[in-house]
Amino acid sequence: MTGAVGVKEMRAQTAPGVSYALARLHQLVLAGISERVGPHGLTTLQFTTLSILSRHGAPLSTSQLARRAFMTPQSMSEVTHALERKGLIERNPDPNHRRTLPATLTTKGRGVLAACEDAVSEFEDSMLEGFSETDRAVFLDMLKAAVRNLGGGFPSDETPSAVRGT
Amino acid sequence: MTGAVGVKEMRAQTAPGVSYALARLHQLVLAGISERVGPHGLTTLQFTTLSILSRHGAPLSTSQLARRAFMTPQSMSEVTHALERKGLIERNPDPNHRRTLPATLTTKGRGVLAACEDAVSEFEDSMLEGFSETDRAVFLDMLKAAVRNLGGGFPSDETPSAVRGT
DNA sequence: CGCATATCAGATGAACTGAAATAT
DNA sequence: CATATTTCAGTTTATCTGATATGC
Repeated sequence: MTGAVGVKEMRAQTAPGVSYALARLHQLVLAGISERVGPHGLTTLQFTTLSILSRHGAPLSTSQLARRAFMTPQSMSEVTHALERKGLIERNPDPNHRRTLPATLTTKGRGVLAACEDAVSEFEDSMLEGFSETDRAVFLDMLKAAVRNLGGGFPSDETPSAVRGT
Repeated sequence: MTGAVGVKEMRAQTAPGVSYALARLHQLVLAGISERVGPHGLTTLQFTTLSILSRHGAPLSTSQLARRAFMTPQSMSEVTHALERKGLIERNPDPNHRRTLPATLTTKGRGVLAACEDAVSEFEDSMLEGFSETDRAVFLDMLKAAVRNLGGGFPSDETPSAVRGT
């Protein structure tokens, strides 16, 4: 795998590499989403957090949300407190675990999230203009494949126990 | 453009969206590159800056580098000063413009950059394991297409004058 | 007891905005 | 004079690490 470099090196010097293009796209996507959800009073991270919560379908504690957003509980704590202040989520004591405070979407939160998802969906459509349905699927599959190749994963189901990355 | 939403909404709730996968991949790529270039004494941004300089082939001022890295001259200034301190670039007065200080790669800088590029190239190979040459090309093309759809671009040639984004 | 959660507190870094001097 | 570059200075924001209390 490490041998036979040559043509690739030449190309790497000529064109922007995958990582560079990826970074540039990510930058534009962040800005775009921020622009779309900002008017609804959300930051990109707050929007992502609401999405995670909604997608999971059941209440999630701050620590659980932090794992799914790949950050520390302390950082996520600021997000959940902000969302709580805005009345978009509620954190009620869990009858089983008296220590945890699982967050649930409020009706208002569901509304704001829906509006944001529409706006972001529009944004993604504009980003993927000219992509066929197949292209979109291929693109997403490639992104996911690259993530898996790097040992990452999407804790959509609850990551087993391999996220404590180096 | 705003009508006929339905199937897409359902899918958006089921699977991670393109933006989410992209963000996750970007996070892993940043960490990966950082891991590879760190041992050579560089941050990801410093590595990127050296790459830009090398790819351009000719000296670039801090302001020019800033535009190509999509940041303010003030921020890039820290990077160029750091690189200068490490002896990886030199900034000599331009005989034509007495105000600018174009940066050039030193021999040492070229060496460090080459080593980092090898390491990063390996990293990208591992990221794209299982991708055929065609797949790689398609993936890169899609990333670039998405960037263009969002009005972005790669100032490889010198952005005309449309970067002062909102 | 060992582990997870929540939260308080402080540290840090990486970007930004503003303003001034210099040069074309 | 208008524009561009460099640099100084201050600030903001978003993370992190550390430490403590509580609960399973």
